[in-house]
Amino acid sequence: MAHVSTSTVSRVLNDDPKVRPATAERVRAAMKRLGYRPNEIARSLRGFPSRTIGLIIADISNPFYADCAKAVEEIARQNQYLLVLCVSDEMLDTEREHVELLVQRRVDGLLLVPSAGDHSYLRTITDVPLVAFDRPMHGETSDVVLVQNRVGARHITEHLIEHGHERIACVGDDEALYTTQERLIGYRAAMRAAGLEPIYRRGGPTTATARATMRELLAEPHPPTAVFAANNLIMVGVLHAIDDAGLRVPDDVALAGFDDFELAGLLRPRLTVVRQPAGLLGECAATLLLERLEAKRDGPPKKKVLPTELVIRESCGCR
Amino acid sequence: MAHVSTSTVSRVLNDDPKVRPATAERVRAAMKRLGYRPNEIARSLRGFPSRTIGLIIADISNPFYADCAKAVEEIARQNQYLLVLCVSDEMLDTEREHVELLVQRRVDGLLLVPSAGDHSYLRTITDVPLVAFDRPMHGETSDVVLVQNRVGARHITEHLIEHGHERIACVGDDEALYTTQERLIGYRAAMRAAGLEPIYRRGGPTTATARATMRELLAEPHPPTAVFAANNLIMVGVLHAIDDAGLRVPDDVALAGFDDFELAGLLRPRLTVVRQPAGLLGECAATLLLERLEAKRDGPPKKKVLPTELVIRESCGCR
DNA sequence: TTGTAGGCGTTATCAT
DNA sequence: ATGATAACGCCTACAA
Repeated sequence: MAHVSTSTVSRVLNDDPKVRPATAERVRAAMKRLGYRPNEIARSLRGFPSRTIGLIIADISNPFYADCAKAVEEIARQNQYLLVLCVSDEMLDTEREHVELLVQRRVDGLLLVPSAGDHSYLRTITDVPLVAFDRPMHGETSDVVLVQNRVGARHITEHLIEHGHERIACVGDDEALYTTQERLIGYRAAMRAAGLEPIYRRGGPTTATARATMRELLAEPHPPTAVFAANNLIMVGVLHAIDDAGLRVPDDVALAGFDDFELAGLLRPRLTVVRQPAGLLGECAATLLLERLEAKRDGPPKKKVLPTELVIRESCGCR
Repeated sequence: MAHVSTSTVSRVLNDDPKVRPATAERVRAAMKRLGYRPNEIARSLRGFPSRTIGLIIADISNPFYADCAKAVEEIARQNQYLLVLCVSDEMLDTEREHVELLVQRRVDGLLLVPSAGDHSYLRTITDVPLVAFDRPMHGETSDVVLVQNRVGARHITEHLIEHGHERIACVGDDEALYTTQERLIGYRAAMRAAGLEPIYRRGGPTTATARATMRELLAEPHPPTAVFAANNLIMVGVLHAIDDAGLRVPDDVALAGFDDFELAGLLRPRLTVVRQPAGLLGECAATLLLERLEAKRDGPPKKKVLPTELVIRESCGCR
């Protein structure tokens, strides 16, 4: 339509200075008229990076992961990468299928919240950089970004102990999850150091199951006087159960949780929690990946551990 | 490596029955050994659909959109589509850039929460189906999925009126947003019908701005005795401001909001809201898009309006 | 049952 | 300053 060869069109597309302005104009006009858009797919076929990164998280409607995803998306956009979002739902098989699909689509890199289980399947994918975050992988190493789970859990448990509680239960998510394990370790360390007996109950994987678990816990002969909820989801379930039982926080049951959330400070009493920097987590993971993609970094896996922070409000018994 | 031509490899890849099993085995073995993975990009170059859909939302860390996205992701996965997630941040330019990128990557279809402003730029993209949801587009038609914004807002305002309030303010998001406009219309209709004077204040775009707006509102000579918060974000900001002022809900200020959220029933008092089916919204939008993609449907744009539901709890003054 | 030869849309190389 | 051509990895006639 512009009476030029494809080569010239390509040059116009790439702002090659040695196309005569008049020609370029003709080409551009034709493009507009035809609604022509360069085919990015064909471009990456030629060996160009796809400028796409894959993100696999467990659950997008969990605000913690939503915040991670938001940060990742921002970094991606700033660097002109597109983000393919996949949800594993904590299933290793689903995760693997997603990884497979993403690699076949030639994403340039992968960001992953690894599901529980053996990740040696990743050994076959060698040429696409991968950064794990929130949890490390089992059976495979990679760049990884974590938070101080043990320390956070230990400190907040110690805080409950300082309030004079002796029967402090920990309601956790699935024990197969790294974060549950680590927080449990921190909790147990604090309890043991104080000469107290740890009481652990599995509350996950959902708010509903946590609610049921907490209901049962409260129905026991000697219910705990304080509870450490090992994540935001569990915390909400525990809150529901306490509410169902007509009990009050912190007088009947004191409460502390892992992971802060928007409304934690609006609930009455205000919730005492360990805050983990969700946004920073995603940001660091994305940055680590981009370093590899832009070839700014090479070599051995890097591990980054972000600090957690105690947010003492009222549910623990303070104030 | 398997001593066969690329055609045979291709046939093995596509489970062509007329490859000798022994040959197929040899090929598969070679694939495994080489860590070979079919290049999905090359495949779509040949004119095959990319089995990818683009999703553009305003803000992933708003639980409402997170729930929409979750539903979309589920539908996509069930139909073996991959999802490219983009965030517009309510900026039309950002949205347009995303659309452009997605079209260049040859996504099969587009799911869009349109930003405020003129969408006639979409006129140039004709061959990729698009479904708008949460809001319709301005200056362009398309399949669209909405909720009953006016009716919901009117009903909940009427409910506040039934509680005997006369100075009922509406704190809304940006007036440029369709949902704000519609909810405002519903609110005004209810007020006018009761012979009351509407009081509108812009609270958006963030929780922080809503908090400030509400603070100012409470500092006025004749502050409202009830407030209708036009979305979840605004609601939280309003709650903060009331808290800051040391006021109590519903005695000092009655409250009702648009959009339910997980903790609305755990806050004290429990929040009265208009519930909109976020998951269903995403699901319907995705389904509408898939109908077009799978060529089950063709022809004129379809509009779907989902019902909202009053969830009367306590912040309005009930109980 | 398998191989050969295009062609998808782009870019790079080499001519002109 | 522009065009012809090969190549990226795949699929699909068509040929053998």
